[in-house]
Amino acid sequence: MGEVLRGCVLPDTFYPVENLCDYLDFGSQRSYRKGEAVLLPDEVLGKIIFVLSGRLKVSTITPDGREKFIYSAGQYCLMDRLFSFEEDHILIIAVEDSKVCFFTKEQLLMVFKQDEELIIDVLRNFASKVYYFLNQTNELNLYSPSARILRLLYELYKSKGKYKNNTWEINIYLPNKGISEITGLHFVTVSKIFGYLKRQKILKKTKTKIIIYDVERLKSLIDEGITY
DNA sequence: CCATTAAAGGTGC
DNA sequence: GCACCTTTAATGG
Repeated sequence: MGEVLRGCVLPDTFYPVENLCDYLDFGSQRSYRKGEAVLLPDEVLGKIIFVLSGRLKVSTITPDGREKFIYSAGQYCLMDRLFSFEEDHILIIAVEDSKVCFFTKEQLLMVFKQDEELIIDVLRNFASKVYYFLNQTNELNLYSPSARILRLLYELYKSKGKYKNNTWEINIYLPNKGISEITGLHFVTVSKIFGYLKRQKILKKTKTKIIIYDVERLKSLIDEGITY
């Protein structure tokens, strides 16, 4: 009797392990100010990072020294830094004032002795993350840039869309910059695509929500492609 | 079709 | 007054 789960649409937190909050005494807590680095590139930590509040951003440093976004970690997200890989070039910074709790391998084992169910939660956190990036590689390989952004919007509609006076509303704070980072499109291109979708009266994006007027057009555009 | 660059317009602290 | 995001236009692969 397996359980069928819905995958994450956005690279954010993936699966919050809230129950780990009961065992914070086993780990060590620390606060970070906005902009402060939690993990520097190639730093060996040997601990699990558990986000208690705020938000961390995980990115890689490219060979030309630029930051490439990977995922965002909100409350109760678990980030594995128990193991270190050679030249990972991974940077974790607090994008808000944040509080985190670290667990070493020994501390984690003590927690698991108290609560075996948590092992499954941790596994599920890993599974969610792996599944997301599995899909992400397919997305990058199978679809054109503009199709990826349309598909993202369609997935958001399916998972978060609410029907409201003849339109579908997605309540979400998702700047163009973020969409650009997730889909791999240039931020200027993202802006142009939203301009097109608005002119075509397919959808409109505001600061806190995306309002879809024509779901069918959005869906069909994925295959047709966009002519600006 | 999309990235890049530059420049100007917005917003919020 | 500055940092950060968005838009628009131009150019080129």
